[in-house]
Amino acid sequence: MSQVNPASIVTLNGKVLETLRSDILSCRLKPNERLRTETLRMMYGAGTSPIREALMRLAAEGLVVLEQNKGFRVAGVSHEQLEDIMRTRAEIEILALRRAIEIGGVDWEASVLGAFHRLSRQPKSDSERPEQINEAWKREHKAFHDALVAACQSPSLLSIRAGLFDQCDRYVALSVTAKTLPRDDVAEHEEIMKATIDRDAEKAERLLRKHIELTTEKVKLSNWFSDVPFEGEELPL
Amino acid sequence: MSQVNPASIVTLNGKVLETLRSDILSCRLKPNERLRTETLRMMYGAGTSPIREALMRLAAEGLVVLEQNKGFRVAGVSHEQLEDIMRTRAEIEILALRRAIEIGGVDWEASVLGAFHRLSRQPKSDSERPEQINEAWKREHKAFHDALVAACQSPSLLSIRAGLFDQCDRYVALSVTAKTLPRDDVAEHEEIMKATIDRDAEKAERLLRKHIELTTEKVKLSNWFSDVPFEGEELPL
DNA sequence: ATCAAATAGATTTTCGAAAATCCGTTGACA
DNA sequence: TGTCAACGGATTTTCGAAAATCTATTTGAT
Repeated sequence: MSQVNPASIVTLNGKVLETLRSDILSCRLKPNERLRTETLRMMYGAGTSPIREALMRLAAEGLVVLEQNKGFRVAGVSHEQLEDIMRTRAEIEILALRRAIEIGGVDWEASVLGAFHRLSRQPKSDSERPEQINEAWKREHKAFHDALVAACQSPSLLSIRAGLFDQCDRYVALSVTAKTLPRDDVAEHEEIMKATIDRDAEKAERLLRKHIELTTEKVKLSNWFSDVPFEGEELPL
Repeated sequence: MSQVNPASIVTLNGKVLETLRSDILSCRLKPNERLRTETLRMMYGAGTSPIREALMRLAAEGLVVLEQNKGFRVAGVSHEQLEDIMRTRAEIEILALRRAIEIGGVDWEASVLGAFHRLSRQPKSDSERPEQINEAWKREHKAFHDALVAACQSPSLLSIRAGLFDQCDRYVALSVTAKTLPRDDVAEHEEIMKATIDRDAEKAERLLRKHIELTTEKVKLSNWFSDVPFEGEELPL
């Protein structure tokens, strides 16, 4: 759903869509922030049409909200939605994982192993800015979770999962500065990887669920709501 | 996701979106059919922008496909996609149903009962045209399945389910003329309803799964692919 | 002073024309 | 005859201005 499809960057529309999505997911555009056409036209150097078209798409994906005749804003956030989305993601990701474990072949096993390896060799936070999460780590992390379910043979399930993963990612980005519970990510991912390749569906399910629940807790403990603009106005410059 | 929200009909954009979606779901616009802007402008009496915006949204929902610089077409159909979508819908609908059974209250029970009653009193096919499915029946059928899962307390799960239900509905619409396996819809729905209100999750799951599988079979047996335009051209007038 | 209608500025929505792109066809040339 | 570049009509994509709508404020009447 959100992977940067190189074929989609040929039209202005496609470029705006990708950039806008990435800006929202990374919270460079904050939750609830108004998205005025004029402002966006400046930001992305495009006319009204490609901008509105991209916004309309993102609205369907749930990253943006349209109030008729009052324009677009970045979708808001809440504890309830966080829990809802994380739980749904867990359940759907588990569905996909179980199918993948059932029908995945050796190539899939290899790709999971490879994805884990690449992830484990990537430092989570940048050495200079230890508060910011390393972009490359994020990419490999996404790639690892993608690889886990890739063999499930169900385009619809995969695309739903991708959308939910993005939504969750936005909350993670929001809570990025929070220094809470220390966490051994590598071990967590390794356990999931092993149970998966061992075809131990029960165990893999349990571990994956725990993994997602831990993330939820971590995000909940952070104080992300502090700098989210209130329903109504965007942050002052 | 697709319910006709009265608040969304104030802008031209909203009108086009609703009409277009309904035309696609009912297969008045056939799978693979090209959607030229000029044609749509005539059909819906609107300018380029609202049309393209609506199309962009439907593209995100998977009802329409955009090929860059080549325009939009109605999403294609295939046996593989039919099976994929139906299976995913079953699994997700079951997730939602289980949660609803867990946490739904007496009001929910009542609404399920009521929805079943309204559905059971609706003739499935119109008396004049026995091949066409009664619009009111379709509405009540959708309402019944909505009611089953409504109590699940998860907006994300509900909206995903709604999207999949729509997709499935399009296949059903495609196979509408086929006179295949006779089927006792009322009994099927009644059994599901009873198991649900009895809080017998296992049984409700089994019945619902069977219900969806039967629909899949019925659609598969029909010869819908016969009048679907081939990849490339729309049907002649 | 209070309330409703009128006004004005800001913003969204819509339009139609201009620019860019695609694709089948023509025609030049080996 | 076969290949390839260039042309031209059809279509998509993009633009910016015009129309419609919203919101806050002022005006005017009670």
